[in-house]
Amino acid sequence: MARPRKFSRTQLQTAALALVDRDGLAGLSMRTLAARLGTGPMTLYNHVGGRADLDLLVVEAVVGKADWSHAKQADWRREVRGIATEMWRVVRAHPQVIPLILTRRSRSPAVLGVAEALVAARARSGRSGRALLVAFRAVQALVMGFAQVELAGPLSTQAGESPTAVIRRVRSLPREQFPHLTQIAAAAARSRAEAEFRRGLDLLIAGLAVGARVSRSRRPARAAR
Amino acid sequence: MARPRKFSRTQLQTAALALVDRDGLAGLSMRTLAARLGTGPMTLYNHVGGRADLDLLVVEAVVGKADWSHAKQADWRREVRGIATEMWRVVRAHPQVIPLILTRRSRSPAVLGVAEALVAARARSGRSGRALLVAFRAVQALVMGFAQVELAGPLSTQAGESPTAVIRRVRSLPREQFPHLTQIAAAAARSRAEAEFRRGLDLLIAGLAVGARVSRSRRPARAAR
DNA sequence: ACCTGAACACCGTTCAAGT
DNA sequence: ACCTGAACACCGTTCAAGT
Repeated sequence: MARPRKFSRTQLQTAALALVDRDGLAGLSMRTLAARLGTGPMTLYNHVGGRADLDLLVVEAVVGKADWSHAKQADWRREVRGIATEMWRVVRAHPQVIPLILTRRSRSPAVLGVAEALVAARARSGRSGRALLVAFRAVQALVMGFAQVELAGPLSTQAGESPTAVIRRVRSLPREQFPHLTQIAAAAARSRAEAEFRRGLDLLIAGLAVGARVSRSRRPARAAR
Repeated sequence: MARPRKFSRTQLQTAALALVDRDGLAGLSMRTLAARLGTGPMTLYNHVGGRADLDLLVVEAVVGKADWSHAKQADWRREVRGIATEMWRVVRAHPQVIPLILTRRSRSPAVLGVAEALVAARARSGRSGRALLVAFRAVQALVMGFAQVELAGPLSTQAGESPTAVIRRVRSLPREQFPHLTQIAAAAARSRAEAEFRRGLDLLIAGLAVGARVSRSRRPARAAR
């Protein structure tokens, strides 16, 4: 390290995230990032491995904002809820990045840190091994799944669509074919994303508390062909 | 419709899905699909709106394979479980497509159909309106979330990585910093994805059965800044 | 109405050359 | 060791022209 590198990691992250927040994922490329940093595209290869690294950089910039230090609680249910809610809050703060968070593997300390906190909280209820693993996966899945469903689910708003437009669209579906979807469309238009998430999370936490005592059939819904 | 179109929708779907299954998402482009169909890129614009439509075509080809006609059960719990498992099974059958399914909005009858079936099953437990909406969202989120966590979660395998390599990697993390993660690594290496999913789903269904009776704080984990 | 090739404005990355 | 420009092989799409 004779010379200091031209750009720091945080410099790259800030610039990249700013591009995505402003122009969307399509607005981030080797070339646009280089331009924003006032250099040529090839210079970036001294700092990142390639295009894929750019995505990871952005993901970690977002997840790194999670702060669960204040989530510590006597009741493990409250603590799991606090950490999960913080994860979800941070993810939603940069909606344009959600597709990247959903699909890019990251091994950054930030990502591992949230995971560890979540498992630790759940472990305090006395679970370990397999039960702990499943509980961890389920909470993680629910958090990311709610982000996904809001992003691309069947009841989600299209780009630039208003919530009232959603209800109109879903209600215009053939009622005999989708009787229940049209029925909950009204509820969907009224409800707010955060409230829905918190209630959904509470459902899962209630299940965690009782354990999986529901009768369980070992066979899939239909035979695997 | 003087002349029949050169390619049918299913023809396009089959060709596109075959490309993705073989070469991954990077292998699908206007140009490669055109080449596979033995024509020039511009010809495709007579059949699809543009590149984004190609992704939707592939998503719908996969989701369209879901068949929940045999999931009908007297017990609504079993029925919800059956439909959710079928969704998850279909999604996992084409792993390369998962990022698309997670991020692309689709209004196809196939996607809406599964949603309707899920809500219908849950409605049989007597819920409606908001409670029904939340239950629907939670199940949908859990299914997609499990696919996501398997694809890109902190305990998931890298491309071409063996399950035993995962345990080695996670175990090599600093134990004082990630005590619980290193602890569940062993369980993660042993367990199979389907079993994990089914157990996670059962946790949520148990929560659905009792309803959300857990005490609920209205405030987020920390004050929104 | 449907088909199609040439051309344009992008993109990531290899290669070779600079200090 | 780090920086960088030219060049290459892609990409989606506009435009204009065919039938």
